[in-house]
Amino acid sequence: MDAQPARTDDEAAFLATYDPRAFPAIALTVDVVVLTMREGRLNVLLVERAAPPFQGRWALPGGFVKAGEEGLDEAAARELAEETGLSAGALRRVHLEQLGSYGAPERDPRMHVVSVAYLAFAPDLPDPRAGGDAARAVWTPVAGPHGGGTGDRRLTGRELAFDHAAILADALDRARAKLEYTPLATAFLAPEFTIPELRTVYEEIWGEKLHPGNFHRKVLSVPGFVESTGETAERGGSRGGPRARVYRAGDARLLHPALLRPDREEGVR
Amino acid sequence: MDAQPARTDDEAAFLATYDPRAFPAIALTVDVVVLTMREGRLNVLLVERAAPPFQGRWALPGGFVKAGEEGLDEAAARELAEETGLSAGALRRVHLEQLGSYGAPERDPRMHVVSVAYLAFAPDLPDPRAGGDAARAVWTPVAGPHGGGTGDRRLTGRELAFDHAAILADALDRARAKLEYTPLATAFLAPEFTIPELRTVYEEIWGEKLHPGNFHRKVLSVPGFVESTGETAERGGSRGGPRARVYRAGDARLLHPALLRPDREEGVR
DNA sequence: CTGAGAAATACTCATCATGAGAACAACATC
DNA sequence: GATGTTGTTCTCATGATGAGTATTTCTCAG
Repeated sequence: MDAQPARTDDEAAFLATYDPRAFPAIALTVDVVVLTMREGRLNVLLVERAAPPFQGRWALPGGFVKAGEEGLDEAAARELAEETGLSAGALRRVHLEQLGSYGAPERDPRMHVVSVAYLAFAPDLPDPRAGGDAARAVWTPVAGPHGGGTGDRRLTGRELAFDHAAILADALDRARAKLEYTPLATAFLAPEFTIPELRTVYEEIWGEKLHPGNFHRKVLSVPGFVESTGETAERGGSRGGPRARVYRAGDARLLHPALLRPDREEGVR
Repeated sequence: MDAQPARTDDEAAFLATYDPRAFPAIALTVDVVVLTMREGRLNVLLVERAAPPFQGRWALPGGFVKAGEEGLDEAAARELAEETGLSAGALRRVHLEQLGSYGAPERDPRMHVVSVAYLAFAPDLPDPRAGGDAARAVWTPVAGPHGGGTGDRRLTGRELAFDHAAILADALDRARAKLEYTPLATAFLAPEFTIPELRTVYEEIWGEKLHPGNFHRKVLSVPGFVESTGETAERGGSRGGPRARVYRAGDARLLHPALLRPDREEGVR
């Protein structure tokens, strides 16, 4: 929604003499927290930095926004495509949203760099490819909210560059909240899935077991969450049990009523 | 991630020879959507631009981030203090949170300017003062979600500069959602308030009347939302009725269970 | 091939939260 | 004082939730 004004003569003259270099120098980057499920575990995409600062340290994939050429969403989508090697078609199945911006002056030792962080939910993706300034790129399992100890390696077991540990922690908080009132858990699955598969997504991201019967009832009772394909899974559960029915994502954008996390007396503090 | 090709393996030497001017030029601003309640109506702070572009047009208060000197939160707090004339003490009673970043390349005709938008909830504030690049600064009533027609003047009756109409719309969406699961409605009131006063905040921001009895029961039943002062209001309601009891904000950060908006079948679309 | 265990789905039941409405007393205004 | 409005408390019907059980169908070990 950019309202573009009718340019007055004054304004045209102003623009002609305008010197962008007169503005303070702040660099702008986009970093992406790409989450996917691999073998039933939540994974995040990390790259090993090939250049200083933090050379050799792991970091979130990202890069500079191309000035004057692209918006923030486009820059994030470009970074995502570059690191994952996904085609434009495959990207359409990925959920991408802005997480927030991080701009402490000292977060980058070189200069003042502000990073706009994005969060992506993707179905099981192929192995990533290192590109440009990344020596390697890997999927790394992420500990649940109750896992690990404390400190910088708490979530991934690796010490991350810049303030990327804080960004990742914020991303996981956002992801856990999003599962409550949106149907985005389906973004981690193939187009057709079973309710037990959907439940494992919730259990993995929330870090706790859910009641299978109540979860089943809830998913089917929320309008637009899933719709039946009429099919049945090829096999039963890995350790027995009947074949589950197959569903695909419905047309709901919000879950109503929401699917709230159990317990959680975190209201007060 | 924030990488520049390595010129040397020695990080210290690298930093010493680093040239910030080699980076693409993107300017970074902070804009603040300051919401307050005045005479029972939701108001937003707007400034009239004293300089091009959009000279004479109304806009959200904001300005450039001081490179290397301040983080984003500090810049937003500084802009808020400058435009409202609030002291550091009064600022402590204001809720300030990051809303999101807006970076379409053409949103500013001068050059690529990315704006980090913030959202502030404040109790009834004094008249603003114009400062710096603002010719005037005024509190402007905002139409509720069902009010007004369509188009750029829908929310405030004024056509806003840049993409500020979109930012304001996002801010109001965020505010409406925040009232559901946080106790932040109290940020619009004095330290001591009555439950009917709190209800008017919800009604004004959500744009619909609430059931007084049910609202009262709900507010008192959510742990940590409000705590009683034992006092009673000086006067009854403006058109009659008994004197209400006085409460202050409790220690909850989140409402559990949430105080959900009525109806709202907006899940599907 | 068979038995044991596990899992998908469908119930039941007690509890809690919600929406709607009524009751009643205290207050402002005329 | 009369009238109408409002704060607060109740009641009642309905819907959502958590916990547990039942039934059936499957995998896997032996």
